[in-house]
Amino acid sequence: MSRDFIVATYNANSLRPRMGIVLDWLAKHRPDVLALQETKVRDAEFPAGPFREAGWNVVYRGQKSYNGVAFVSKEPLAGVRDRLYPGLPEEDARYIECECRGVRIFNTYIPQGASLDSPKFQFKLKYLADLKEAFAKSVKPSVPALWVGDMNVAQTEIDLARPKENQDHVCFHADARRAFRETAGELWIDLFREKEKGPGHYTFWDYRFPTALSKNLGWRIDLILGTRAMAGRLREIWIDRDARKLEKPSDHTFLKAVFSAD
DNA sequence: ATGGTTGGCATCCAA
Repeated sequence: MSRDFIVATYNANSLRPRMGIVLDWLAKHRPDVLALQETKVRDAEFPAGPFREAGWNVVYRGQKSYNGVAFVSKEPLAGVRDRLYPGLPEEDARYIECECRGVRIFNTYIPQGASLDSPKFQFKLKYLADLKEAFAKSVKPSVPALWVGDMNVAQTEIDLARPKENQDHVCFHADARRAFRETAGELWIDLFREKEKGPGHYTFWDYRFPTALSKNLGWRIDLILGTRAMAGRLREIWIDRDARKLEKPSDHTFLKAVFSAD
């Protein structure tokens, strides 16, 4: 008896104050895998207990205060790697990959970049270039693979509410868009755009603009990308805008994709 | 509108 394969992604903007929202969402949607970013918790303090008590498996890589990525899954995950730079002693906790039901899943929290003149923006461009190298080693169009997470790049003018005002924003500047486009290349298909071609669909609304959500002044920067093999299995893909309206929400919301079994 | 809010942690940084 085959069953659908469900994958979701969520930038929690700190996991611990979002545990209620995340556990409720998992119970309702029952994904095979939920990828989390910005967990903002050291591994020793990761709230694995509440997930396991609710029947979920977790793998995670975090650090103090910033960044942090994780997978929550129905079944234990195989092939977990949590370094983009395996040879180096330290790196930001922005990368984790796994294998689930025959699909390789890469979960990334791409650097935001701070400002165009910041070294952090150069780090963002390099991070994307280095990811391309990592993908080139193991992923081909015929391989069932997904790249999910907070990409911190809005790719085109319809992927943010105010493109003209944000030409020099680190998440929309031509250099960031070029770097992302280069990494995605011909390999990675933005699966949301397989189903929805129109504007006004966002996954992030800035806390600093209290009317951002009601006016829908958002950004589509959280993505599920797939190889050709996975695009062919895509049934539906959907942004859970309502989860952004809950009490004490993240500034991002959930993106969920449903695939046929194989 | 060079503003505004949130989280972690420390009296500011990051987003």
